[in-house]
Amino acid sequence: MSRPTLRDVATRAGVSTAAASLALRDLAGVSASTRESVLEAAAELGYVVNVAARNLRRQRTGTIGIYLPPGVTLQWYYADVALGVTDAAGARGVAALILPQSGDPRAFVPYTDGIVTIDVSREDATARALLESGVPIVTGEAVPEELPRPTGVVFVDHYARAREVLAHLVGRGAARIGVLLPPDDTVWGAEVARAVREFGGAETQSVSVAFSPTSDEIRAACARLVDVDAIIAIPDGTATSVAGFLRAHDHEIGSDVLLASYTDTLADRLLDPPVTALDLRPRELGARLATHLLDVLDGSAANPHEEFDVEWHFRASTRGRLID
Amino acid sequence: MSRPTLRDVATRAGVSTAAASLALRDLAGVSASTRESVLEAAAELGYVVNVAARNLRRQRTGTIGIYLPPGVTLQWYYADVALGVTDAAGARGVAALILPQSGDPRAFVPYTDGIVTIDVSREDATARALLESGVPIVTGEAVPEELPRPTGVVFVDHYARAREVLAHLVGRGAARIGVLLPPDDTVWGAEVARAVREFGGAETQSVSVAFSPTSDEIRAACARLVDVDAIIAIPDGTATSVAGFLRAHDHEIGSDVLLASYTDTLADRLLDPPVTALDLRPRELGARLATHLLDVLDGSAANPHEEFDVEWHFRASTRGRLID
DNA sequence: TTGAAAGCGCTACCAA
DNA sequence: TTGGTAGCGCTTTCAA
Repeated sequence: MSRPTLRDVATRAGVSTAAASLALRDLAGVSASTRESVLEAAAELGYVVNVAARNLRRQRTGTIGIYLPPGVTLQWYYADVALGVTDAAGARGVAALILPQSGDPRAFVPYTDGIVTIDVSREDATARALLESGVPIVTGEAVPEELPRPTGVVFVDHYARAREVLAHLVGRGAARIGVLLPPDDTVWGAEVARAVREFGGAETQSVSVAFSPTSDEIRAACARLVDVDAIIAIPDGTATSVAGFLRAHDHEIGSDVLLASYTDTLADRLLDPPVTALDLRPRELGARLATHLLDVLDGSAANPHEEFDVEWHFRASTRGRLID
Repeated sequence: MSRPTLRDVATRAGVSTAAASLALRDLAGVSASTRESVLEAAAELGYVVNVAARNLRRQRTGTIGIYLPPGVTLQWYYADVALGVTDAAGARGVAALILPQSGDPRAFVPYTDGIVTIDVSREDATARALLESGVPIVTGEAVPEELPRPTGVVFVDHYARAREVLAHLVGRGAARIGVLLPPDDTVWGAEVARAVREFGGAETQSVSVAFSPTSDEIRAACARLVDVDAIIAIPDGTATSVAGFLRAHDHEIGSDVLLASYTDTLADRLLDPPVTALDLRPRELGARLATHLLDVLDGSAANPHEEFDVEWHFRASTRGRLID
């Protein structure tokens, strides 16, 4: 025997399918007694709604898609964003699926009512295609100028955050600050780079590294910094290798050389000494992305651009020699 | 105007919807000319199949669910497993969604045709409920005895792998080996613990830590190890903090004290020196889980238990003093 | 090889 | 507040 249908429930409760439908969704239009008997019948039969039928009728999929930046391996930050999306959507009865990165992700767009994505790169042809396809799409961080505008944006003020940590380092005695910058093909990467460029409070030295640099690449980048007394490691996880480099060269982290991480990643939390880092709250960001998209889909469209607050956690790695 | 339907395509091509349906799915039963005109009409109209309608008709959802172990934060390993599932399922035209961890994950089971999960703990009531619910479910690693049997299992021989690294360390001169063990509420955790317990080639000292230990907890655990010359860090990411502890105590990693990580995690790869680690190939494991489940759903059921091979990558952190 | 048509299970409309 | 019913778009069976 197969799964019981709404008709089965209605029959058992002695009401119409229409009434049963309303009762099960806790909507108005049925008497309390009808509702009770429907619920009872449903429980007895073990009724679960047929999602496909409901979706067909409602002309939607009940699912949103998550498009993550392509890359061999998933950074912790994005994984957490994805979980945030999943939970927030789930709380509103909507499922979230991650678009496959192999093959054409667009094949799964029809499975969804809309897409959330994050850190769109101007080099990413798939992201461009998605933006051009016209599906509702909400992005974390702004989208580079040359790409079509998304439906909504949830953004962090990276210019301000980068200035903040630069000022902090100066306050702790730094005079020559090295920065390991990611590629500037994303808006946030470009904003951080601009903040460093325009900062006048100290000498800054920028070195570009990959978005997901290897340990060797990071060490090589560190070696190119000349006589710095502070380093800001921007890409996710980079601080770990920078710390290794500094120790290998007998620098005391937090006094000889200050170290700040732009991503408060799991790896950083396991470092010693604890590293000053920007808590990007990926999970909450994911939740905001999902909520924003669902609001758009519901028509209860809010502001298309909303800012997302993040803050620095100052820890021992930037204590400095001035204060003890 | 809304999205074109199959009927629109058929009308335009001058054929029946039945023929159009076959042609679009590249099935037999239509002439070459019919197929061609259908494909042309579909392209012109920009036809995309209505997933909900197809699913309703086919009596399935075209989606599988991923249930990840509950926890505050996502370990890199699980994130990669999830991506592997997503890609492998996607290649077969099936979407994969992560069951929300907040709220009742079972609410989304009706959205799926089956579930994959991993590292089932005997303490996890939700996993138990899922296993009891009767949905097809394939697990990574075996399920503890006291829980219902899953439909399929893809497992690693952790007993053998743990012995392997113990023997390796002995071969590199270790005589007193400390092991940071995870809780044994999972089968794999228990298997590793058993391998350590039964190993006779050296003195072993086990210390239990949490599944996702904090840096402080790991350091405390290290401090309890007495005069060891090698440490195996089992939980994901733990090696980072162990390395920090060792350096803080002026131990040279790879000579004074050997260090092996049981999870070849991103964080470990950024460590210095490179850490000997077990490459668990999470992505491939995820792919195998998805494939296994889809085979079950197709009825082309393979072996319910299949082994998954992983191997150690021996690196500088276990070079030892013997060889130089 | 072709076309007609039933019907998957649900929601929403309409009339009572 | 109730019940009857149309129909979402597709796949599949059945006859031609």
